[in-house]
Amino acid sequence: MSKSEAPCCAPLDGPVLSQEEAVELAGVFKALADPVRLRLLNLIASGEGGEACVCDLTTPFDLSAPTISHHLKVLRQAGLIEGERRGTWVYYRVVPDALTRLAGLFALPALA
Amino acid sequence: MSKSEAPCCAPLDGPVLSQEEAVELAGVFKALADPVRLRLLNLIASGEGGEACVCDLTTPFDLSAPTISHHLKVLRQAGLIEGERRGTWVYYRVVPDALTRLAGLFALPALA
DNA sequence: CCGCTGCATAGATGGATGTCAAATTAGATG
DNA sequence: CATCTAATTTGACATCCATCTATGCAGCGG
Repeated sequence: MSKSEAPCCAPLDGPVLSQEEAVELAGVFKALADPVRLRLLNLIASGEGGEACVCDLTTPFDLSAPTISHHLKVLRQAGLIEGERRGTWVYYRVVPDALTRLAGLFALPALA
Repeated sequence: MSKSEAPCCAPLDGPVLSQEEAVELAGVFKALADPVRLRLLNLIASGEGGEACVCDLTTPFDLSAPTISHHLKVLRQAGLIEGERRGTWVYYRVVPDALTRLAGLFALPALA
């Protein structure tokens, strides 16, 4: 999926969101709309050096390995994380820009 | 309203997210994981006085009124908006705390 | 070369979700 | 009271999604 250059930081109460932008954004939130994926993201973000080995991401959940792999794929395709193979193991880390963009979305300037 | 006093601002790379917290948060993101609901939220947030009449929220979409009503209900149940009836029409506005909480989630202190 | 382990992919299935048409509630007005 | 409009609720249906088992692929060690 194209990484379609996100408009960086359009706030939610700013200019009206276009249909396309809404679809693209909804895709990101769909990736976040699952307890397992949220915890995965949390584990990765809070991991040593901002990364985590897949081998450590399977045990905390009462789920099969393929299921975890599936969730990681969803997060990856949403542009929230990226993975890298180092020898036997695969490591994932968060994509800072993706999270920063979301933070900007919820900034409410008009709320004095 | 269950209300469940959100832990305000736990950042994503902070302490490990509990199962319960993850489920609750995922519920909020599920509400955001739809283009129509994102545009609705955007329209409401950018409306005059930070609110919008339902009568103005139906026309921008090529959807039936019940469908819009359904989406508004989802956003309301997620604690993202709240509605009020004034005479003939119903007006919705965003819940600032809900958005602020999300903004805090994506703040990445460790990413200097 | 062979087997073992870590991770991903493929296919199948039960449950959740977006949508609509029809019926219902609430306010306003004649 | 009768009726019109605004908005929600209900019920049905098609689609999507999380999960599993089984299979495939890549490194590592004997």
